[in-house]
Amino acid sequence: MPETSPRPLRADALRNRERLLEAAVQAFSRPGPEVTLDAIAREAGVGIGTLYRHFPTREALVEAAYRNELGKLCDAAPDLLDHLPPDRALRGWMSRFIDYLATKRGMADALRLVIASGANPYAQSRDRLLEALGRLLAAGVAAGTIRADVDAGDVLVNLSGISLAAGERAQADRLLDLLMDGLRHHRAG
Amino acid sequence: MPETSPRPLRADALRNRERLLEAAVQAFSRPGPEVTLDAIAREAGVGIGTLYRHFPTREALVEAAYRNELGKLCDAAPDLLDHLPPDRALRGWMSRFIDYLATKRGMADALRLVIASGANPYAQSRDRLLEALGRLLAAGVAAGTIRADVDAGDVLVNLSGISLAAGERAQADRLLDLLMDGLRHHRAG
DNA sequence: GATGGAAGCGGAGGATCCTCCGCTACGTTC
DNA sequence: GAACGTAGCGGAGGATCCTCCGCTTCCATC
Repeated sequence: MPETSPRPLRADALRNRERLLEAAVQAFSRPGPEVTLDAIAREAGVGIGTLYRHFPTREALVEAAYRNELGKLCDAAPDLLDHLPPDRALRGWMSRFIDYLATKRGMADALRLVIASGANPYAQSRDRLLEALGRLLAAGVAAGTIRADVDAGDVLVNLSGISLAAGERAQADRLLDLLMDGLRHHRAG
Repeated sequence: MPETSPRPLRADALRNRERLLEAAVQAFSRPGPEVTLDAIAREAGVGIGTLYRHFPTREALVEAAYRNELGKLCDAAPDLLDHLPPDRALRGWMSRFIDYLATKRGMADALRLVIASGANPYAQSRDRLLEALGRLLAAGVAAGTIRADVDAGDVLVNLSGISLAAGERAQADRLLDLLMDGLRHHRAG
């Protein structure tokens, strides 16, 4: 229940939150190597303490900053299913997901924690990802191409593992192919 | 060529290196949550600068500290092959590898970098891991149970990804099973 | 529109990481 | 065994992370 709101945020707090998010999105999209949280707070015109109150960890900030874009990625799943056979839709979506993580520097590390912990109250993106992936898998199962005994959460974790560990894009692709083979409905040869 | 030695280390430098390694092994095996490099240097009785000179990154220190144990793991591969069919030997070895990473707190993170970069001069453990894994895969290929078109490096990266991303041991096991299915020689059903 | 209490703010400060450079002492050469 | 060039040492210090707590500002209530 991440959405319990015992009290609506005070007006100034809400304003600061918005400013922080705006600054974070900007800072994260800049090509520069790393962003210090102090810099984001400064840019947003608030104290560092305020940043940490709203976003207790770097991951929380990253998750919130990318929630929109990540949502778009999830929305793409039904579209893919409309135009492709389920297994190819699944493969395509996973590829996009990896692409997405690769472009966002520092995102993968943050997302590891987001994805890993179901208990994380800041992980509402996780639910959306799970839903999108679950839909793709279910379509494959219905079509008889994908095994029925695989958990979407496991696949999601596997994806984040690939994005974390893979060095170059080509390697990630090979690992995705391997994963797809494992997911396929087949009998031993 | 990680083993080029333009000059044999000076006596005092060698002594310091040994002390650092000893302190690091001890510190890493203590149950405590995290170890500061400063503490290791202090315990070894050398300056922090000396630590960083010998081991420029935390990963380098971790890798060196665990090189022995990791070696034993690699040595176990031939034994497994003697007693089990190749695919089960492979599965067993991968399981042990994950176990090993799980017990060593902070090891997985360090090993990610060690495994990821083939160019890392401190990654001589990587070569041993590759050799052990390659042998297991080759045996499976020879027995006709494992596909011939999979690179050992890719599998190694996949393993480190699993250990990085998987939350609980049971999940890691499920992901290993999935990986095994991908590795098996089979025809689509 | 005054007021009290709590929500929220901000930044000083402790902890850690890592670099840099003046000093020390090793070992080589004669 | 003296002396000298340099490999190696140490730790101060700058950068970042994150916490903690005294001060400020909002807003519910009257």
